[in-house]
Amino acid sequence: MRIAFMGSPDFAVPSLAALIARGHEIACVYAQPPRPAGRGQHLRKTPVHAFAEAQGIAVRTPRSLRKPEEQAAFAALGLDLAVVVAYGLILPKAILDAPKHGCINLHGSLLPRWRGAAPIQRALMAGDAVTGVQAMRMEEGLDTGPVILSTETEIEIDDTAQTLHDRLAALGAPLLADAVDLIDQGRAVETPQSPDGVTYAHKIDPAEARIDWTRPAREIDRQIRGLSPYPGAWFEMPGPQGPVRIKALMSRLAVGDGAPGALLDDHLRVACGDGAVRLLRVQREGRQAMDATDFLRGAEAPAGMVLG
RNA sequence: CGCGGGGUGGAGCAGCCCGGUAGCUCGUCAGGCUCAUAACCUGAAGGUCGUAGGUUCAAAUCCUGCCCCCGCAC
Repeated sequence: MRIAFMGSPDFAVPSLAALIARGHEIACVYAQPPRPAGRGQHLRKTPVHAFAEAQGIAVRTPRSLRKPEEQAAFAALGLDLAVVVAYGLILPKAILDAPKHGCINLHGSLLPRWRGAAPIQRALMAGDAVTGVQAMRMEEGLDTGPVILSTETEIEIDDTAQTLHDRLAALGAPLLADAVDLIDQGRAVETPQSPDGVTYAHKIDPAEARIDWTRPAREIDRQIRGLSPYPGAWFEMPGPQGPVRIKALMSRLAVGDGAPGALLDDHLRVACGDGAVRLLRVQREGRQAMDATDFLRGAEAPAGMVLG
């Protein structure tokens, strides 16, 4: 089929690669425009943009798809289908209706749970036992369309947003390609979402990343893993030159009670409002991320110290 | 030119302001000890202190350029 692929971050790259591997004609790739990002504010292309260029595919990076010119240019591609994976722009009706078979999307949750921007992190932070990835038809509403294909995966106690992200991206790519093939063959079955159990995965606010040690250990453990590695749940540790900001990148539940934030032993077991967590991987500002055992060789973190 | 931190034996750090024999906690190797431990004792190997210059009697330390890593903001 003649397809336009619309996506931006890492999550979308395996999907684009899968469609190419299946022999579909990628007429054009749409990605978010390069923006000043990171240290130095250099202009940076999105991963999908860079990957598509490396494959020799034409890339378009409009700021918006609301303009009639953009919509006309899109329609002029003469598409059979548009495939959207974490693109980051709202698709107006004129875009949704332009391809012969419309637009489909890959979404990183089991809809209607976690519609919206950050389904992977939200599922992890909420303590969901199972999540998944689904190929669905796009409508004007936010992630409201009927589901074509779905696959599930259990959330393990050592999953982080990173591991879950990578797993769902890998599971999603062939799933999405299968959905495209079904549409091509006219055999796609579209199942409307249940009206019950709708939740929204709001974008992660940096303010959510600060650890509040008075919260229950279960919630803190999920917060740490759900925000790892980005933006990273963080706390402050007393240091010789004042408080040092430290990210917690991996943790597990531990036993013990004490004043919230207090270290219960010399190996980063921290008392929470209810129970305790052990920090297994951390990153001091300005330093590389490292396992707790490495961190403890160079840092003062004795039992009794209280984290902020 | 967005703000800031860092690059020191295999790992994680201190030393740098106030130049003067390379330090700490581990790991490794050899040996000893122990019912046992993220245990203990003895000894050993291992570093052009990111890199290129400069200042100096003397540079990990002061000055300049470059490379790499990271936190914040975006």
